[in-house]
Amino acid sequence: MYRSHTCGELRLEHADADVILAGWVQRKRQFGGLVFLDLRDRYGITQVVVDADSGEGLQAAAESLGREFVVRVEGRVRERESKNAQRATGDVEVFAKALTVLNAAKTPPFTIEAETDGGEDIRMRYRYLDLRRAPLQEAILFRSRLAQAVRAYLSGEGFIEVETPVLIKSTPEGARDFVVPSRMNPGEFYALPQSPQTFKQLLMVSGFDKYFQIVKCFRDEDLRADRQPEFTQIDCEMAFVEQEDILNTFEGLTRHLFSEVLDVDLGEFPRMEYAEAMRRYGSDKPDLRFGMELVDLSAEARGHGFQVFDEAGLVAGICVKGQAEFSRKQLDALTEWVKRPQIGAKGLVYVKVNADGSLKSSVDRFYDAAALAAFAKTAEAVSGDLLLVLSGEAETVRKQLGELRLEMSRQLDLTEPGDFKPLWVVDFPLLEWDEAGQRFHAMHHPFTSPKPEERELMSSTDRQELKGLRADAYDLVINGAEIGGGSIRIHDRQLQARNFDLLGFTREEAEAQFGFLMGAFEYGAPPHGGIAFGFDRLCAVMQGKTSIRDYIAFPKNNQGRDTMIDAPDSVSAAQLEELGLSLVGEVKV
RNA sequence: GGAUUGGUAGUUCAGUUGGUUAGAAUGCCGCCCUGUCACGGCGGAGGUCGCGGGUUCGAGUCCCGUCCAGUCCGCCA
Repeated sequence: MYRSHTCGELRLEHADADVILAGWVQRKRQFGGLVFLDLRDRYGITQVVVDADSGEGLQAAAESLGREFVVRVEGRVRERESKNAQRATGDVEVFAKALTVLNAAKTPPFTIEAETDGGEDIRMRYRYLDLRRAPLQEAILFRSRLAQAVRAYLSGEGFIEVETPVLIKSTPEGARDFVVPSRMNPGEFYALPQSPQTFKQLLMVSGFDKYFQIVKCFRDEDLRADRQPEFTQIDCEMAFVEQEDILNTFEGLTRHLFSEVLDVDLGEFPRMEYAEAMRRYGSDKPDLRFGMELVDLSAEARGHGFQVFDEAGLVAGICVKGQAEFSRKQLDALTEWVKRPQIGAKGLVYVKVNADGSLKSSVDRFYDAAALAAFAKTAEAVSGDLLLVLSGEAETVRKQLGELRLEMSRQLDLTEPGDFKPLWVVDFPLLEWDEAGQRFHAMHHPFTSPKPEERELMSSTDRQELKGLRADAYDLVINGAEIGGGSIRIHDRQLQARNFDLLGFTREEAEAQFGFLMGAFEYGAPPHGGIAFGFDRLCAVMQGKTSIRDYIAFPKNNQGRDTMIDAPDSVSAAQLEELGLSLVGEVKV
């Protein structure tokens, strides 16, 4: 027997019990012949004591142990002379009578502790060691608990978990596909799914009216802290539902997860139309944990001889509460920040409402006190507030202000840990005009249904009218992060064909790529819709983190590389030959 | 595809205007220590300053190129 108890289990009540523990040597403290070992496993840390009474051989053995050795200790639990209140097992220790080294260990390249001394790079290369650290263990455990809670809730609601294929076919729409060459079909490729979208719709046609799956999805696009090439979705679909049914069902799921796993009551989720979110927050995923809404100042700004504002499509600002004391240096830094190419503003205008009520701005040359007071009034700025103003093309200005708003909240630390503000964003546009490509793209995906009352507009040929088409599409946003998104789908073949038509597919292309789906729609497709949650992101947001990497046991880096196993890697000439592939250009095998 | 920050001891970092033998902390090794729990004390080893080229009497430091990593924009139906 390797162990009778875990390293997190023993308490005072176990005193005088004979136990066997197994784990890793976290640390060794030595005082002449007296040796303390901190023995660690995923349940905790227990102190083991070896002294002269343990036996001569045992003392030498204990002294020879290094960090991360795997050992088995037989001994007797006893109350400590000096207790450690920091540790759950801190009232007791195990007095060793036998000690076996199950495996020696090289000194790890970084310390295996909550606050490690290791940098990102080296921890990724030794991910299996990093995963021994308590914060990572807790993250992985949290993910497991959350997954169990999802399964329990959805199963309880009558959802059926169905697996869909990973080897499917490539489509040019949306994200780039990862492709997999087929040996048995030379010259042909599978694609890995960006989502099980078409399969879950086919399951609706098959009559599995409540489906879910916790499933890996793949997108060959550039990465971010919150984006991995392979990631996990809670993928869901329901038949015989309207948007309202979906929102209610999955608001229920989300509230259950927060209360079950975090003991947090989210309350009823507010809803906001896409257009309103863009207007008030400059974002389709507004963070509602703080105010600072966008204010249209165009009327107040125009007609004072300031050409920049006079010629702008929109002059708008945000009111930063209590920050009129912002120094020139800070404002210059902010100006530089908005002028970076990532934001792309031409400049930043400020208006300070000083404590004594006087007004000071960077455009005093053009605006007298009364004009500035009009700015302040519209923005509801009072004494001590700082107004930050941008101008330019309306949509661009809103997005820039949206970014500035988030930056100010970061700088001023306006969010509280443990505060969660969920929001349904609804009524997304159906189509998005691509100026460069001179064509429409699906805002959500090409199976999304227009709102029932706007279905007639689908036959329009007027670009502006088509741009105004709204969809039964919705996103769940929590704290400014997109947690989930979905839509009511088109279940009518004619409407689906028209949608493909609007998206610039020829009939042949649509048939070749999605013929199986449109064919299925001719055999009795029920009205249906669904949603997919980003599971990794949900984990991170629930724990107040921005990076999803801690919640993935073996994540990839920014370049899509796994530095631990060194993937991707080249394959042999023989493998290429077998697949009927040859490499071109400077790529070497 | 682009912007930006970084790469110096096992690890995390400092290194001034270009100037003697490149430092600190931690980890590691050795010795001492019987109640520690970030133990303590004494001693020691440990460096291709990412790589290549250039400027210079002299480069960790300046210039060019390149590789790697982080963050962001584009991209992500």
